[in-house]
Amino acid sequence: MDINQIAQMAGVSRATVSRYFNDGYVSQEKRAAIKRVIDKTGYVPSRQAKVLRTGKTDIVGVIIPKINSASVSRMVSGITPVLNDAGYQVLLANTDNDAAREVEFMRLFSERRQVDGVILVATIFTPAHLAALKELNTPLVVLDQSLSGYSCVYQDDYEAVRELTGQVLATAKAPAYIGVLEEDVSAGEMRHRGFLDACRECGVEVPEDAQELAEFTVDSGYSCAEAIMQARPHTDAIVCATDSIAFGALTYLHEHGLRVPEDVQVTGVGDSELAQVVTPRLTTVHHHYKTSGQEAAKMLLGTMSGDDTVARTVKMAYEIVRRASTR
Amino acid sequence: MDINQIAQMAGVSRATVSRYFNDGYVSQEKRAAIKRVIDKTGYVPSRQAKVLRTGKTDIVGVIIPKINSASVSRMVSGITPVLNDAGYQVLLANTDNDAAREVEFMRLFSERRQVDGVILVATIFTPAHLAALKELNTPLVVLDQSLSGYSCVYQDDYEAVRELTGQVLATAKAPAYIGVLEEDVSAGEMRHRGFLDACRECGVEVPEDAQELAEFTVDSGYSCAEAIMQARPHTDAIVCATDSIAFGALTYLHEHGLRVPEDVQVTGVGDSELAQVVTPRLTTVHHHYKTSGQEAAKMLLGTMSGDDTVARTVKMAYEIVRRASTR
DNA sequence: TTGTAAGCGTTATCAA
DNA sequence: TTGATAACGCTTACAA
Repeated sequence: MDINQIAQMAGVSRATVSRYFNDGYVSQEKRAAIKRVIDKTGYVPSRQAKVLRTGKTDIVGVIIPKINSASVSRMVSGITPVLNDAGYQVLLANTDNDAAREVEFMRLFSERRQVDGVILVATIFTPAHLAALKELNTPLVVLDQSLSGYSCVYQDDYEAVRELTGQVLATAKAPAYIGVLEEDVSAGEMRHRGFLDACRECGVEVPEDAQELAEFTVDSGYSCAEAIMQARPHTDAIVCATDSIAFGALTYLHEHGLRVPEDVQVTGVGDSELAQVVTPRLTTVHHHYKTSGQEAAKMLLGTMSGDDTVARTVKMAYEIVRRASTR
Repeated sequence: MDINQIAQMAGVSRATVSRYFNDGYVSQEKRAAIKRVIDKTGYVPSRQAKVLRTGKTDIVGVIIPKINSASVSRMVSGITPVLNDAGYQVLLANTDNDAAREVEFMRLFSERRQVDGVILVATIFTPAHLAALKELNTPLVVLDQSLSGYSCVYQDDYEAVRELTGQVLATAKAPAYIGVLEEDVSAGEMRHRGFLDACRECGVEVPEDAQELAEFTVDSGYSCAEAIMQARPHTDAIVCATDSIAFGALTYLHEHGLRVPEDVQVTGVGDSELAQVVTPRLTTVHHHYKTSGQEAAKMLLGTMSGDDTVARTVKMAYEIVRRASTR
């Protein structure tokens, strides 16, 4: 069932049928005739052929570091409806935290105009990333990290952790920090700097080795908390770079008879659903992930339509959610 | 940069270049000449044109009910590598638990051969679903539900909850159950029946109204637990259809001074990451979600290659994970 | 082993 | 307002 058959059945040329679907530059009678045939046959134009001819895919590729992450899923749930409403399909490419695959996907998407635009939910930027980004011939928005020269939407991690730490230090004297790799500028470097600067401002001296390095997992948070409490048993607050890490810390403290928040205060970042479930409920930073996804999608829409050619940078606001794990 | 230019630069016909990429029916010299040109130009064949010509998209559509779900993400992480290794891209379509969108996506995918195959991570089957499935002219595997006449991979929910309940009843006399909608056969009906049959076998009488109906959320678990404990304060075990529900129940019990497992035992299903974090750690059913995803992907691969035309049904094994929330 | 030529199903240009 | 006609970039008989 192709456009030729429809044209023949409706007694018009295939160009007219094409117009029926696109410009709409068709007389009433022909329009009616064509409509009748389409209703009867259930004809739907071939997307592939259209893509080949027009060079537009109506697909946006979203590259995500992992699928099972509260923050990522919130961003995606912000992105999807905005793009769908604008007539785009969303192709999710999951890299499972593999930087090489991330680069691969960028190449794949751009090389042959697989997609009309890309949203990169970023973590780290290797030289390979930068190179791939430079060669990208497709509209792009970077989400969750800031990268100069590109349109970005990201969270104010520095300020958030700085403020949160400041609040904790009102009642704590010996804080420790569990962070993630500094290559991840947002979650690693910025949050850590927020912690350090807050300590400095409060006149709290932070030992050189005060940072433990964790993965983004609960288990990892557990072992880091263990390392901290064994090295410095008088620690009275643990600021964690993510909620997951904080959950691990909470578990360690609980199992070792340390009370939260009386003996040790604990904080996370992310305000995941779990944060309200653990005992005690976790004080954390609420990031507007979903909204940032919407924002990124809108920006991309602007770039794709060509209206909006100049790169911009959006830093999202945050909220501190005080719960029972701090005093 | 198209195949014609490459052909010209290499001094061969475009058919030979095409063969270079496909059959490989090319002499050594020409092959070398073509390779040289390709290396120099970085030429990559247009996927769109190839699709148009061959009718193969090399894309598999995976329809998922929600992105932020532990079980779904595990299934997807099983599916993706299997399909990628076989040369397929995975297009994730998120329906956000909207049955109508689920049907829409099935139509979209099948109508114009957008994809070579579909994996449907199913929850419920409405008449609209059944109709759309019937019209689907694309290889399909149903994941996480059983549906006769179609290839399926699903979890043994009945047996799992039956066995788990049996264990709980060794030390409990007044069990209650928090379930989800029975329209969801796997998570709703099967788990509930497992609970009821186990009670029957142990000679425990279950009041008619012993089931509370919850959403798949923590909050919902909280209110159902509340309803149960108010209606039947002597309840000494709450079997929950999902981990999330169990977390809510745990929170309610904790806040109301009831000890778990001494006063009330609690169980979930799913063995999500959270299950090891909450206090006390949750006894639950471990389903092999990731493996079931792999299995479904392999089945689809078989159907798509045409080898494997007869529908099959795979029921996965499970494990009961006993932790601190039961005795 | 290679080249020629005929499509795949559209849209865009142009003249009518 | 319409219809021929020429692309879009590739694969695949078929013939050489």
